[in-house]
Amino acid sequence: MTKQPKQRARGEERRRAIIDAARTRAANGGWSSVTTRALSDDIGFTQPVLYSHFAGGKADIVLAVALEGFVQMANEVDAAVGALKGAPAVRAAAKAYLEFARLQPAVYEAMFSLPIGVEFGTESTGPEQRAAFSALLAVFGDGDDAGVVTEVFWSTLHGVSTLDAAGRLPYDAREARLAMIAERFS
Amino acid sequence: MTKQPKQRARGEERRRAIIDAARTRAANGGWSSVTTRALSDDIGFTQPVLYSHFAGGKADIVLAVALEGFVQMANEVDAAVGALKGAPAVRAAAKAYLEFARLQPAVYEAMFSLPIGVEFGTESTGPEQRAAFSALLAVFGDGDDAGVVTEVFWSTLHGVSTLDAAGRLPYDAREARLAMIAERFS
DNA sequence: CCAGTTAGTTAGCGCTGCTAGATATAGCAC
DNA sequence: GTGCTATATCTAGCAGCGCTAACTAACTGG
Repeated sequence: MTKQPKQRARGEERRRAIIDAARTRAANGGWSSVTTRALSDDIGFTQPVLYSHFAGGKADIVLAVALEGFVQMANEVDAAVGALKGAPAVRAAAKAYLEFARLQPAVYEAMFSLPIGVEFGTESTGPEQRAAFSALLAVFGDGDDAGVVTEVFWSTLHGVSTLDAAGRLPYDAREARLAMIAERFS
Repeated sequence: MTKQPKQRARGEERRRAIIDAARTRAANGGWSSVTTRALSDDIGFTQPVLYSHFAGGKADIVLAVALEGFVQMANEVDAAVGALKGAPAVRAAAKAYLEFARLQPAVYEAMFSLPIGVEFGTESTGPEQRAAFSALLAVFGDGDDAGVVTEVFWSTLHGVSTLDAAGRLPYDAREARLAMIAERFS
């Protein structure tokens, strides 16, 4: 009754292909170009195959891209901070965060803007988001208000990222903004 | 050839009705429930009528809601700040901004999340957004880096608003966050 | 009263996400 | 090998979306 290893492997391989196709498509043509028909064309099968790998349909696929994004972002922030403390740590975390958002706008959009049904800090929060939050939390140590600082810090980074991606922060003052963020949150 | 006053008045009245219907619908059922069919039902006409008032179609209607939102937000921030200076002004502006976003999430979403094709700070920026930006800029006076401070301040408020609206800022620490924002940006 | 403009409608196109039902294929018991 | 069963995949189609061409009714200026 249980699936054979070969079938399982093929299944995971296909899952991989679908997620990659979605991310690539979104990166090139925006999420509006990620349709179930286009996606199934990309992987060389027909639409219903998507639903056998992602029961929740398209939303499920977007969610998968988002969750992988959280993991990657957590890793990159962690790597950037390393053993740094204080102001340098804040600056490194901010830089890593903003660069991730800037270099992978489609993935970032999936993580925060698209209607994937995940919440933060609640009980239902998955390990992926928790990891990302923890990566930032670590920067502010274990003070009483570390949680609140992290939230506002996160919010600032998120705000800069979205406004920047929308072309709403005009002149090229990225360095100045980064410096200011590091200063205000240290 | 020019339209009669009576026709013009009816036209503007209808425009009003469409915008109001869109905002009300979005507030109650989310922007996904704002379809051209539902909208035309609301105003008691058929779909094509929408296009005679908004040539750009649905996107144009959403844009109209967004622009009115910018004006309203600018007014509320202005009113809240009044003649205040320094830290109290920062706090008042932040409070007004966050409350606007919290009380009118659908309008706020139209202003920032939905794909309306408006940019900031560029030449093409409309007077509505300029007004909103100016309302915040006024808080930080005319220092050299007032522009950058305003951008980061704006980003923080925007980040808090979106993360809060998405249920991503868990425990009820709104007051603590507000206090922290006022402190860091004064 | 008629001609011309305009407001409004009906009907339909191409697209979307999604799915029921038919079909082909693969794996296993004998 | 043969026949059965379970699974994988496809065909075809539904309902809803934004939008528009083409027709009709009504109103208005001369």
